[in-house]
Amino acid sequence: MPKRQRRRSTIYDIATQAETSASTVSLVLNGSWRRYRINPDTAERILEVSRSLGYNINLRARGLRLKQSRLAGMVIPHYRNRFFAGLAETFEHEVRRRGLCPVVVSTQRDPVTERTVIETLVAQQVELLIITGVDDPDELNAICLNAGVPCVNLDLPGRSAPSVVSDNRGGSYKLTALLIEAVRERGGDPSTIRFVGGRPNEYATEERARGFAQALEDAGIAVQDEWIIRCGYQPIAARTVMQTLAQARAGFPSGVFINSITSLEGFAEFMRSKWEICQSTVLSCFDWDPFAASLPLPTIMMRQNVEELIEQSFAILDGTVPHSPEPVVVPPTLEVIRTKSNIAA
Amino acid sequence: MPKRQRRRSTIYDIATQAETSASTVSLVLNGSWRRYRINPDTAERILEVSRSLGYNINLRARGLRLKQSRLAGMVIPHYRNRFFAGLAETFEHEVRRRGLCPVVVSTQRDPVTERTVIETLVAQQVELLIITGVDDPDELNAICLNAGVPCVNLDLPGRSAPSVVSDNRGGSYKLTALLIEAVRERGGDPSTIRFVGGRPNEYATEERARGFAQALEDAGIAVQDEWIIRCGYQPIAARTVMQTLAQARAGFPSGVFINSITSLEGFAEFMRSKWEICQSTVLSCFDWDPFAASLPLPTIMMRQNVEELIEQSFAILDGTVPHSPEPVVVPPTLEVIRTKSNIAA
DNA sequence: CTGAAAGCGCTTACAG
DNA sequence: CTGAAAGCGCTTACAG
Repeated sequence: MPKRQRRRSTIYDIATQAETSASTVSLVLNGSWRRYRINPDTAERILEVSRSLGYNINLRARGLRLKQSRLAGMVIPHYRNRFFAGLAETFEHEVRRRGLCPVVVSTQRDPVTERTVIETLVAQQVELLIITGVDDPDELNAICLNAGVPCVNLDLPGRSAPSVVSDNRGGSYKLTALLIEAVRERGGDPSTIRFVGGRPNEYATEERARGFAQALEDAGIAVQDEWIIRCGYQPIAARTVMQTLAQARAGFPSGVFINSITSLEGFAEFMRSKWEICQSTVLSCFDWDPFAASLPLPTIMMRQNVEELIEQSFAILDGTVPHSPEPVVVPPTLEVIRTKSNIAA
Repeated sequence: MPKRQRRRSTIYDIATQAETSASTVSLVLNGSWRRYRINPDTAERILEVSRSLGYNINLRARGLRLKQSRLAGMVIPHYRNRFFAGLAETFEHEVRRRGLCPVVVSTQRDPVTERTVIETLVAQQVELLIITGVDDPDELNAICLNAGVPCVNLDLPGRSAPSVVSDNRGGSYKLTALLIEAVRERGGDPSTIRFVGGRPNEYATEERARGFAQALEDAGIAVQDEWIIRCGYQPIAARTVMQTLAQARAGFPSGVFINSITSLEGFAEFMRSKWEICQSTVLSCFDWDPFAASLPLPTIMMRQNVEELIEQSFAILDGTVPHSPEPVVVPPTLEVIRTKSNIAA
């Protein structure tokens, strides 16, 4: 690749060639020339030269002058599941619809990266920012606030910034209730059901754990702390958990509540190696993936409403929705997979 | 959300408060103050004020002055599969390692979006651009070239720009050869094998089709055009194809070469509804997904070497590799899933 | 050791 | 109808 070569043409180049001034070129190029009653011949000449030069505006210069960047930022942990991929794509779509340029950056759940990414985006003058899947949003929100960049936390509670969340607790309750029902239908013991995945003290994980516990309590089962296994987001961690459960004297769970698609990945790996142990287990997963439907076990998935989450975030950013310390709650959608068994009504 | 509020602080604000000049502030803030023998007391004072103001540099202004943006762009169709998600994440990692800010934008395979996205990125002055999964790269490359933005096409052949590609043909050949072998082992008829997915005239699709045909020919089977079904990338299209094949008098294929993970999604849907038809079929998929390993059919996947593809792209962008009209070819990796059958040595 | 000045590529109020 | 001028927030060669 040739290192950067010929100077890019500017409005001055156009002005010279079209024998007019940079001011006029600017007016013509950004379309306000009608308002300024520029001579159509002049305009035509300018457009002609601009085309022949392959002129491409320097948006950074424009932005500096206008104090606007036309950039909209979003921070996500990664793109490797349908939830975050969907968020990124929906965000991009919405941002483009508004004539802005989307800048989505992933952080791999690393707090240091999270901070530098936010600082960079703010330094790049993004006009708004949606933050999701970070460790601690408060400090990050403070950076935005201080720079006057409107931001919202997605699926994260907000102390200093507004937030939009999925109904993690309610969704989890439903998911667990259906799981209990399915386990009972198959003659299993609901008190062997376990919750696997997520991080301790992480908002979404804790909310889901609460919904899980509540559903069991309401079914007359006294939940013990050890039933909720927050082993993180690595597939291998979930796999190890399943291995341990298989060896426990309580016996393998009749139902497993999987807290994320990565944990389901770990479960699937375990299942492939120990099919005989898993074959009468029922799964609930608080996440959605088309291939999870192909697991040979009955699976109930909760699909987060990505479109609505983004829409609500923009409603807040637009100021359409009054600012409130309470998060806007978006209900997720149930997807029941009737593999080898009809587990829900 | 409060609309953008208090003016962001600038080096002038710092200069005023620290009773010095903007020049000195700039020198101190960007670390070149030692070289300029700035009084450490002055420097300390400036740093102090800067911190108290929560100063955040305006990178766009800096970039305008320095004629550099510190932005690196990548264009991909979407994030919904592991290949593109992996490319995006690896790209981001590499870009950050170089102290640049990654800007990955998805186009949903829409040619109009592709063009406007590239134009926007160029107008935002990205310092380099990696393009993948677009309809026609030539025109897009021309935009970059004209603006002096180094670009490379990833998994796309380049007329006017260099490119890095997976060994689609070779990978496909191997994938097909293994498929034939597995079909024969199970007593199936390899001449019923079909190729499903991808787009006519699309580079990767055509290369893979060639590898597919060659492997069959080499196995002594005369390939007919209709065996290669380029039905696009929608899951539903692949599903419909499977439905049609199930009704054809030739009988359901003993092996299916699936050209993309989205087509595999369509196949899985069909399989769930017509398990009895599919149960003795073997799958080859030119794509990789962890859950595809959980399908109840023997599956061979070709996993593209995402890290190497990105690394080679940067080698070209860095000028480490001499410019050549021939694409740099990266071999993909075989992943054999031994579900219910041991299909490869 | 430090500051004034020019300039990056634009936009737009203003004067003609 | 059109151009000169100022200014967005930085950097840095230059002069002191």
